Amino acid sequence: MPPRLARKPLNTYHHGDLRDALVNAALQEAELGGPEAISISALAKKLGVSQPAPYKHFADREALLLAVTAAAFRQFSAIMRESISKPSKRSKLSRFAQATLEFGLRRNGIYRLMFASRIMASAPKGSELHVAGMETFELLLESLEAPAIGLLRERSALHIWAALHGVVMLAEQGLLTGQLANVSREELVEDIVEQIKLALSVAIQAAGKSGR
Amino acid sequence: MPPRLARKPLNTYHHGDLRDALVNAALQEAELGGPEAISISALAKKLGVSQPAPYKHFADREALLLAVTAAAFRQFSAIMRESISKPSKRSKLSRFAQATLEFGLRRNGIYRLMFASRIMASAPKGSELHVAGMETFELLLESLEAPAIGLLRERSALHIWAALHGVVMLAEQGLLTGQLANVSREELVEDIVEQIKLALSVAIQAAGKSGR
DNA sequence: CGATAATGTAATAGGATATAACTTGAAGAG
DNA sequence: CTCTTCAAGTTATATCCTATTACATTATCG
Repeated sequence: MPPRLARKPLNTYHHGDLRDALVNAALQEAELGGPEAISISALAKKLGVSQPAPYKHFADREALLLAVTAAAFRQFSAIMRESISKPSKRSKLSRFAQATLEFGLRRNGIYRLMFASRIMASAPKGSELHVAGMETFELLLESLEAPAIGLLRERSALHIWAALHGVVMLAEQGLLTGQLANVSREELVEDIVEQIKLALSVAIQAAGKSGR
Repeated sequence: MPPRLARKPLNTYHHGDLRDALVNAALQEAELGGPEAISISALAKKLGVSQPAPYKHFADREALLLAVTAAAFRQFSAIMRESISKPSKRSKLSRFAQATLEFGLRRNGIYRLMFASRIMASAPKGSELHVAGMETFELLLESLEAPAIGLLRERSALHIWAALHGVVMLAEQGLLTGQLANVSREELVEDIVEQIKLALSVAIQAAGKSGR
């Protein structure tokens, strides 16, 4: 019989699930204000524990951010996986791209946590966070749905991811000006998806010819 | 008044050029550690003035960051302008792209200050910083060297900028794995430039046909 | 030459990270 | 069932940073 940890006792000395609570609360904070909005002492206050309590679960702020970012990647991957798995008229790649755009704009603080901070860069290869990041890239590869394999496939995936990432950041920073301001972001993303599909098909054709 | 002030040369009470010195020193700090490495008190100490002295020139840390980011954009633009103006066998677009990649990787802290923080987003339209950002985009448009005009041209510029931006960020975060890890970043960028040129030429051709 | 604005300093408040030493209670061993 | 132990809390404190207030000094210009 598993111990019933779910029930929260009136006793308040031990929180019971402080680690998870911290990660979730931090995600909430980051959603609005990005990584820099995550304050250990503010989280402790919000959760009703003393200010140093979080340090029993995370060595320092950096360690908390790593855990929060990993959680963010899991959320992101889950959303992407869902968006490319449900039946649709549009291509998987298009759906992946649009879902990324939406996530990047609507939950920009979390998006920045994942892709625009140095947290990810500080994650060692093979770490929970680094693996989570690569799994997301695998999802993108999967959504490519092209007959390309190997390097060609990976290059196209890089290209689409990089371009998506750039559109999100530039849009958020108000740098989509001029005539671009009159085009919806969805349309810009769709345009990029089409261009990359085109370039990929040309490359495949060229590879086929030279292969013969 | 005690004559001990004579020990200190009279001309050191006023720094003389504290505002510029702060911006330059902050740029230096940001080069290594990005925006979050910029500390007003540390800068004051480094420059030999009292801790609150900087507040005579900048209302708060945010205001300093805005000025520093604008200075960073000016540096960036100057480098780009130089790299596309000197004679070369390679296309202007290729040179712009490679110079951006190099800047983004070698001076990543400053790059993040410009493109991956919320500082730019907080700059009002028409502000010094926002204008500096758009001028950089103009430079990119100039380097496109394609017979496209208007929206088509701007879309291509957006595409190349977004993709460049993404490659820099993904590379910095260690997300270029798999077979991509075996390809130089310069080559990846060149590849993207070629793809975009191709897509643009196809689009121009299509526009020409439908126009007839 | 003298008034005043610009630019510095010292003192201080408030908030954040982080560590150290003490306290509580949950859970297993005898 | 009690005893012991240890994970997970607490209070107290040090250090660093931002920011404000009140005061001091120098530059400038009428």
